[in-house]
Amino acid sequence: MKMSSKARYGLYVAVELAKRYSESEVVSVSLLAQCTGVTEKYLEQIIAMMKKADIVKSNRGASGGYKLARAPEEISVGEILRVLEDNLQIVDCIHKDCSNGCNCVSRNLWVNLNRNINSYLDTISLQKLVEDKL
Amino acid sequence: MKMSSKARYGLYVAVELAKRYSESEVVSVSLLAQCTGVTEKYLEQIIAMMKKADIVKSNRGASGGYKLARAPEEISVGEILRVLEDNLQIVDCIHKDCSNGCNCVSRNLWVNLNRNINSYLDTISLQKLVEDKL
DNA sequence: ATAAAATCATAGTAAATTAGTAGGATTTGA
DNA sequence: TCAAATCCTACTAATTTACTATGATTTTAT
Repeated sequence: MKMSSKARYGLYVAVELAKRYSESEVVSVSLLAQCTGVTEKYLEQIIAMMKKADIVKSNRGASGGYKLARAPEEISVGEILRVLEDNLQIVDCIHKDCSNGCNCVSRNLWVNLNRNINSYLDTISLQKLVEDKL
Repeated sequence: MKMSSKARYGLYVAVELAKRYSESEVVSVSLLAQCTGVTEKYLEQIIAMMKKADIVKSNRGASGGYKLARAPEEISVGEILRVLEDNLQIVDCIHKDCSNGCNCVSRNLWVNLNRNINSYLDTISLQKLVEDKL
């Protein structure tokens, strides 16, 4: 039940981008690596996933970098973590058939727990997080 | 963010014991293994943890076995999962010092998420689960 | 007494996942 | 045209999880 470091690092990146959010400016991976203490190469991979999911945008080439795809109020923590953490699914059987004949009362528990987690994380925007208004 | 199979199996065991709960009767590991589809040897290890945590009791020797240490109404799913899943802690920094200087707004998020998960799971008793009254 | 059925204890291993490295291609601004 | 940046993808190391294996101990029934 641990959050992967990939997901944590991705959130750290998003927080840094939220702090520096402006329509025009972008932030380089090397700066993000400095802030978060994670290697550039690893961050590149993580940020690539976030880009594909339309959470960040990039400018390529010299003086390029990343910025949030939308304002920090418009991006929830849930959205970010679902991208980096296999949809935040606590157990596999939630969206698959489960062959466990005699124990499927448990399945409903996992479904509810998952709903619970997601709906909490969806209420927290990057803006709220940065302002420490949880 | 996956629940370990250890924790799932432990919950399955608890469910089976709850279905068969009575003051006097005990259930053997071999029967539990049959019901859950998990090997006896692996279940023994899991059940040992639950015993240590006072969730189940045992009778040793021939015609021995396990039963719940308390009535199914008195045992919550949260209690069981915390025993088998490292206290259900989503990230390590929740109860440790975290050296991540510039990102600790995230820590509050993890703390709240953890509280959220635990308090949900604590409202579900084995009795409720077995009766499928979630 | 003894055999059988059960729990108890612990060491070891295999499989899977996670985390991170590495190398280079491509793009773009000055 | 050079340097700074993103982009792409293959590989490897480390860790964790899941499970196997062996055997000791306890208790009941015959």
